[in-house]
Amino acid sequence: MGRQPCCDKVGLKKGPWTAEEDRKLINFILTNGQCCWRAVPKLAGLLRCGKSCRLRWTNYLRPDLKRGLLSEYEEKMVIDLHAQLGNRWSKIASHLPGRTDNEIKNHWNTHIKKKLKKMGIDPMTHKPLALSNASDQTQDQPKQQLHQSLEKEQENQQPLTIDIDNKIESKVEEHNKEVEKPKTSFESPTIIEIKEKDEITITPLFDTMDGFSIDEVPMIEPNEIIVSNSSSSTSSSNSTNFLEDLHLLDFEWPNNNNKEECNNNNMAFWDDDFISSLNLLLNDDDIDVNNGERKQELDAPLSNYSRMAMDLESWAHELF
DNA sequence: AATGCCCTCAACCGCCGCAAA
DNA sequence: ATTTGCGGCGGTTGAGGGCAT
Repeated sequence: MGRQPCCDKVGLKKGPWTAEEDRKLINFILTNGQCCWRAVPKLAGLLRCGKSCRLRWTNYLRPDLKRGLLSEYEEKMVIDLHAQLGNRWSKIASHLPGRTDNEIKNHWNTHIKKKLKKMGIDPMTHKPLALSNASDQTQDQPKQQLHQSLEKEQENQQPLTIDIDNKIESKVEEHNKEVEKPKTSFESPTIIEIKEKDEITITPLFDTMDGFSIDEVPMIEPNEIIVSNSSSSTSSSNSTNFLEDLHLLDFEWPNNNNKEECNNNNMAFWDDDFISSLNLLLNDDDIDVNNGERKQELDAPLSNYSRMAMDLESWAHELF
């Protein structure tokens, strides 16, 4: 009856991941692709449960993650989406390319909540706090806008229901159908506005960039993870140099002194530094870089592999 | 310089829905 | 039909770093 247990919990390591563990996990996924987390720890030589490996990869190691603080725009997006969706962090994250639910959840709890409270807005209900408190607040523009929308919401006397989510999703689908773009599994990030009870407008967030939806990230095959061998590491900086701890020789890690400079959009999905970093990982002693296929990929010019393909369809579309 | 408090965020925990056996 | 594991999700925790005193 049932499946085999995913892992023997006895003797499994917990707590922060070491650089060595990160390297093992990255090596394994780049070699074997992303599938069957249950088998990953054993095959990768890790004393972790599959769940822990999955979380580490999806929340921290995935190369398509945008790192650093959320931009103002992303923050506003999170607030808007939270107003409609509540604490459905994964749904919210699916509209923010390169961001994880965990990251958004943390940012909400540590930054946005405080900001909203300062503005006299209840972060949970998105409605004004007690009027006495609200009257003390400065009347800045964002607050007025938020209050206006909240008043509108109150006028309608229609509390948001689960149904709203379905409407949003159907609207998003409609929107995606209308937008002419290469067929990929990615979805454009959008701004969702609920003007009237039944009127939801979807506005593309990033018209010029390819969309991305974490919810839709398929299992990744090894050949879908393209790592450039470019030596043209630029001075652009990643905001969190977790790979710095991997003790790679002869590699000057980007300076991370100015966190603001590294913030959000400065770190492209396919930042040269990051790609170079992964490449260096692959060239580590315990990796067989003589493997024919991978060598071929590694030796290709960066311009040919400027992005990581997240599914076969888009991968083929982008490259050929 | 030392101490304590606060903040951030990576990681864990527990639950749920789905699907495999 | 039932049991059980997997993957995903949201809530919570606690280590570590930053800051104030």
